Amino acid sequence: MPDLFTVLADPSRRRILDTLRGSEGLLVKELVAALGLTQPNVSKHLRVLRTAGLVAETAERQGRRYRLRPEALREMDDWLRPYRVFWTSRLDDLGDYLDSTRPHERPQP
Amino acid sequence: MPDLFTVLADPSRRRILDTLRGSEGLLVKELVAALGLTQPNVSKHLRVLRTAGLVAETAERQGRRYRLRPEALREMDDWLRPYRVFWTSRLDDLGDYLDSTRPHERPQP
DNA sequence: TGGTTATATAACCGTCAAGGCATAAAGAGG
DNA sequence: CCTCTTTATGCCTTGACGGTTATATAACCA
Repeated sequence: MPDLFTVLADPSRRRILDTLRGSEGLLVKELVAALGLTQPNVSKHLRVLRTAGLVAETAERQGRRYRLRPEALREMDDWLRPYRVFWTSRLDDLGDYLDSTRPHERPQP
Repeated sequence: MPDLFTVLADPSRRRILDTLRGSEGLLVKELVAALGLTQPNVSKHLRVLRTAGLVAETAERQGRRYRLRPEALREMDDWLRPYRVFWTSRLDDLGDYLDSTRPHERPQP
């Protein structure tokens, strides 16, 4: 149960997620080929990602297919949301209207 | 020059940023009191945060005031953006679309 | 059965960071 | 100059993590 930010601190794991995004899932061997990492290394990272809920695994004839579970990233986005308003325009703040816990003052009209 | 995700992997550092947000800057002693951490610990974390550009320091009579530099978080938001569309509503996607089309330098008044 | 492919796991190692303690540095005031 | 306050830094220990190598497990095929 490592926390999400720790899991995403590793660049190889972020590369795995980036590679998984935009596909309907990849076999471990495909990830190994795409990233140029060793197979045990990839398997270890996938285990961490699976424990964090960031990927899901489905058995298949020729191996195990891993697919992205992007909802698990919401926790990071939630943390980031109160900060995002600092650099986005008011129009972009539309995306933040859900957030009621923003501790800094709203800009005066 | 540690990467941003590694810097933010530490919960104490995220708490420091959360505390700094919503104020115009705090003295080290105020952060120590607010967070219940030891003073050397806070100073070390502040050094890491300053190196990453996440906080800025200004000398003052009674100490040094640290203020948040939220722009440094954009790199994390940029990484997160392609994932955000997976779970956000269409309204939020509008904000993302504008993010990707409008130049970021000068928000329109 | 034996062999091949795909994936996971175990064992080991080097590195690195976090936290605690003690102390140094810097500035203000008496 | 001395002292008090505030902050930074140095040293040390400990624990966690990433990467590699070797091996185990499982499925499939000849």
